[in-house]
Amino acid sequence: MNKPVTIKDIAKKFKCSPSTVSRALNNHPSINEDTRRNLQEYAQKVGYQRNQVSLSLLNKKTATIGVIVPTINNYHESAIIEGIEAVLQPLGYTLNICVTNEQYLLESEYVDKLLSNRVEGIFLSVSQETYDSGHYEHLEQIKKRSIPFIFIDREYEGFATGSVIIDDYHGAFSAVEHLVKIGRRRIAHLKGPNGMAVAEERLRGYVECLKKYDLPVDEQLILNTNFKVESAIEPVTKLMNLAEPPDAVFGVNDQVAIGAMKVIRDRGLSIPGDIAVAGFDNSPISAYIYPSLTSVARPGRQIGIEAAKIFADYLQQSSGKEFSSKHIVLPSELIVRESTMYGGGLI
Amino acid sequence: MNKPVTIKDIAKKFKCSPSTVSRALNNHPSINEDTRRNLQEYAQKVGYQRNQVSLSLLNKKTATIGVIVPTINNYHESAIIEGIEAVLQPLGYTLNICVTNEQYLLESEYVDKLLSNRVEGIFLSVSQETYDSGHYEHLEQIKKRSIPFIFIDREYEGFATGSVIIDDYHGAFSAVEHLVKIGRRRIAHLKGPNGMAVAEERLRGYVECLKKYDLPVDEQLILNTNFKVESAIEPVTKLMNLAEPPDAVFGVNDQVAIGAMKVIRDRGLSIPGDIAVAGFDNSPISAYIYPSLTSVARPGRQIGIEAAKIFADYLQQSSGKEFSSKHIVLPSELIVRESTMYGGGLI
DNA sequence: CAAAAAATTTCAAACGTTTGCAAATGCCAT
DNA sequence: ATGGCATTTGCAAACGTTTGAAATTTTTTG
Repeated sequence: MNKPVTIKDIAKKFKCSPSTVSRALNNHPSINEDTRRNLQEYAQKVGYQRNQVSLSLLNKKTATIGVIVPTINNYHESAIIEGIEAVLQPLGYTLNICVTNEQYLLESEYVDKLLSNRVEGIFLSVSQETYDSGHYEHLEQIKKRSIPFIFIDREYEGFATGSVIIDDYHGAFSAVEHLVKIGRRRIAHLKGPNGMAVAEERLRGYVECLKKYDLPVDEQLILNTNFKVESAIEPVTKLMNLAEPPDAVFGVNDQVAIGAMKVIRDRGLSIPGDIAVAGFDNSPISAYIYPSLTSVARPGRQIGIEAAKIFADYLQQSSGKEFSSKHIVLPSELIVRESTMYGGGLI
Repeated sequence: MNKPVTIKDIAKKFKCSPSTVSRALNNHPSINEDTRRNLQEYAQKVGYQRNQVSLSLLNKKTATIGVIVPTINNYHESAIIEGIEAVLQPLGYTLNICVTNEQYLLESEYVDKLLSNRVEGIFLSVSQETYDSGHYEHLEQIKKRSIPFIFIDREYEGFATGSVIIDDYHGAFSAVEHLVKIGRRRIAHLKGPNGMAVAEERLRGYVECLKKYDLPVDEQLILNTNFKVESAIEPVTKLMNLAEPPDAVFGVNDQVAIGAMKVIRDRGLSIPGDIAVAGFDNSPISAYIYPSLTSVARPGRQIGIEAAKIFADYLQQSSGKEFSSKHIVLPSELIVRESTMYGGGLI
């Protein structure tokens, strides 16, 4: 590894002081025009690149923010990251993305590492294991440092800090209401992991909607998944084997809805004729599969943008200030497609 | 923002020197047992966290590597990142992920920034615009610094540095060969952007396979897409309107294949009865859509792992050494599903 | 030509940590 | 008391950069 050229190297070469070189390269007005040009040309020639590490140390600013997410292997999560990047990249910030794989230990380690690296802010989407464990000392650590700390999408309820989430409750509610309105009476729900806020909210939307329409809440029709397409297979098979199978399935996300569709089709049943299916996420593919999937749109990119804006605003109201929590709930919108078309029997 | 506790702060509190504190916290043997315990306890209590920035400056090691990718909003790319993370996280490395959105300018800026941040290695997947532009001065910059530099997936051909790619040529070849073997004679190809190595290689596989079986290569049947599902709609519509439409479509990836399936279905044609469809990526969803999609499996995670291993190996053969390029080509494998089942007519 | 003014350059400190070497302290035996 | 040794602590430099203030050089002016 070639050691990078430093300002000192250049100074030695030109028999001047490092200060002069530094000022020349930064176009400081008090530097002689010739000196400036010569130094800049030479710096260019030898490929000088300012050492950001030393600058960070000096200024106590790293221009880096940490993003901790359970996975990036997923339309929604990556849309969030894109949103954050869209706002923060132009401001000169770099993203330090950490993937926890839903593990508490990794999440905790990453928090440590990011704080140690002196990131200027942390965006975090809580991992499943963390919800299960009930630990949140690592989050307290962040708060102690009082750098901007914003939950994206998956928050730890009751933890006072910034958050940008979507209205999972009403999203789920509207999806189930739609199913009711097209005449379905036995609506199953493939729910997400227990204890996870987004999953619980969607479940709540499902339950409350059934109650509103005086439909029974049947525990047999509420089954667990882990958001992945494979995890829908077994529960949906179970549903199909019931004496009285459901006439609609509401999946906690598009992935499990698509998994459900496969099982239903493999049984020779029609969608939505026999069983209507709705998902959550409105992932791009949902419009293109067959039958196209009704889904609740989650503005992932917008979540990222709003979260980044909270951070950017904090920067603006220049310094000294404590980071004050701000909560944003973005609306979700039902997109109706073939998989729940009224009365239809497409397959 | 609370300023973090430093070693100096602790030293002042205990009326000892920073050296003592440093050694105590690092369990240096020459520190008195009591001193050590007291200091450690106090550090713990006030939440001391070593400042990695200063350490990086001192050691000229940042334990960070840069990853530049065109997008993360996609199964394949995120699988690569997961693979890299899986190898490098245990080694204490942090990933600095930069998303170029296929833009040359961003790619170039990110290279600058990463070098400035003194990352210890760079993994890069070339953006589409960079291919178009033919610029690669920014890549020369990386080489000048001679830190490990590895192309992942999308390389700049002829650039001497490490690379891990997959065998796109044979993957495409086997997909097309399969289509020929189930009796198709007019096979269309939805290709990727011009000049991009992976796209060109797949096109080459397609062309060579046709030649092998003495089938004509018809320019009308080769149309452009940009990898996105929407970008398949217009070209496939054009194909369907031909006097003599194709009897099979080979998509440059699963997304465009799924887009093609939609257009074909909307025309009332059957898959694979009328038109067989094959894709590339073997994204998880391809097994669950209807009809399930034949696809060439790309071991994304493995690409990440191999790339990270090249880096890890370089670290091992301790220092001083120049980074020597190493090229790895991973095999791709055809996964046959309903969309090309022999003679079938599922829809 | 000297003195004042302006332009340009250098000094030194700072950011937080580590580490080789020197210094100090304590203890024991003489 | 003194020398010798072991244990423990402190000093100072280093990493690369910036920046206020001081120092130097050059230019202008009377």
